[in-house]
Formats: sequence, C-alpha cells, structure tokens
Amino acid sequence: MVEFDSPQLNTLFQALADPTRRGMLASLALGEKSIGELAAPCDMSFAGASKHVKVLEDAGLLSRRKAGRSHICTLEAAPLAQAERWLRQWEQFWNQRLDRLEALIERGKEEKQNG
Amino acid sequence: MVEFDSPQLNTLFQALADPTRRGMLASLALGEKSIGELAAPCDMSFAGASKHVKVLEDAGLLSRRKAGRSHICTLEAAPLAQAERWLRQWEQFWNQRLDRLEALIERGKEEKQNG
DNA sequence: AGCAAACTAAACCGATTGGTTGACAGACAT
DNA sequence: ATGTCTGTCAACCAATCGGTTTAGTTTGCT
Repeated sequence: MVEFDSPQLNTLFQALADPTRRGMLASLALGEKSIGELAAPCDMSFAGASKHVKVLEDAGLLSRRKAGRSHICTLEAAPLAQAERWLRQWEQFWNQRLDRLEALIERGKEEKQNG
Repeated sequence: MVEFDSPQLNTLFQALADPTRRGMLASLALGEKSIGELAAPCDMSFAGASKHVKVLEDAGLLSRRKAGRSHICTLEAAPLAQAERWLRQWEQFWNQRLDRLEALIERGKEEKQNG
C-alpha cells in the first residue's frame, strides 16, 4: 500500500502550506539569495522572515552557507521531488476519473445530437 | 513568475501535512468509504476522525453523499493533480542540479583514474 | 576602537490545530 | 414509541504557528 506515515512528508507539506515560504522557494529558483534578499519582499519583520527560512531549512528545502556576515541560501530540490513522487501515486486514479468524465461529456453531446 | 499566493494551495498542502489524513486518502483510493470506515483505523475518537474528514472535504480532496444514516466519501483527485502540477514547476531545476551532481561524480572518477 | 549591518535567539502574543468529551439530530429496527 | 447506530456540533484543552519586539553575536567598515 501507499506509504503515508512519513515525518518527512509532514514537515515538507507543512512547509509548503505557507505562501510566504512558497514565495521564497520561487525566489530561490532564480538563484542563491541572502536572508535579507529573501526577507525584503515579505512585508514583515526581518526576524519573522528569518523564521520562515528556518522552517524551509528544517524541511530540507534549502541549505545555507555563511559568506561574511550574510547567510547565502540555496534551493534544495530533492524534497520537492519526493513530494511530487508521492503525489504522482494518484495519477492513474485521477486519469481514470478524467476519462470517465470525458466519456460522460461525450455521451452528453451525442444525446443532444440524437435527441 | 511562479504563482505562489494561492489560498487553494495553502489549504491543500495543509491538509496533506497530516499522516492521519494522508492515510484516509490512501484508504479512499481503494474505493468509497463511510466516515466510520475511515475512522476505524485511526486510533482516536470518532469525532476527532470526523474532523479530519472535514478538513479533507474543505480542501476539496473528498466529496460525500448521504446514504441512509451513513455518509459515503469519495476521493476527489483534481486538487492532488493541481498540487502535482505546482510541484512539477521545479522539475527542470532539480534535473539541472542532478546533472551537475552527476558531472561532479564523473569528474571525481576520472581524477581517481588519472591521479 | 567603535559603529553599523546581517542575522539569530528568546520572550511574548493571539489565532489556529489536533485532540477530547458530552449533547444533539436523523435514519433504521423492533 | 423506544432504542440504537452514524454522524455532527459545541465547548474545552494543550500545543503549535505566525507574527512581534528586544537583546545579543558575528562580521565588516572606517
């Protein structure tokens, strides 16, 4: 059966459930960023944004290295890939449903034409 | 740019962040289930499990119909597909990283041979 | 040495979460 | 009619979350 009791997935999905953090990931996809650069567009205190960064780090979604007094963050995509793999388990299921829906629509058209 | 400020994704990932709820989804993938059937393996009060079902329902992940005194739940895969689509945005990014990693490993091998 | 910049840590706050129990409602059986 | 089964709702609780402010640390600048 499908594996669902995974602390990894807990923290991962939890981290992804916040728009501020998803925004940070999107920003990181364009290249490495310091905490300050990640925090700038966030419309909240610096410390607040820094906590979001920590959540992402704890979820394994970013790594950081120190460069002078700045902390440079890099997107770590592996956990995203894991989440995607988990979601893909349902692909067959929802394709079936879509096929059924399509068939239903098709049948509706025919009835309209014939009736 | 990537779209990240989506209330849909907030509730969706939030709903997926709990192992009890992921377990319910897995159970639902095998077929329709009553609330009682979903709650049975949950090791918590009936009302507690019922609240989890409601979270999944609010996230659009399941729909229910009443049959006598039972509520029958059906998995709704569309939101899962949406989440998967969102995650797939990073596919190119992490493939790049994997390629770079692979190149690094390859270079390591060569150096071992030549040095 | 002294000050500013880039962060983290800790204490605090209100709102939400995940769970409980107990009371209630609707549908079925006798 | 009474009781039972399935499920919701409301109240409550501790813990976590998302945010703040204040203080402290490390690094760089002059």
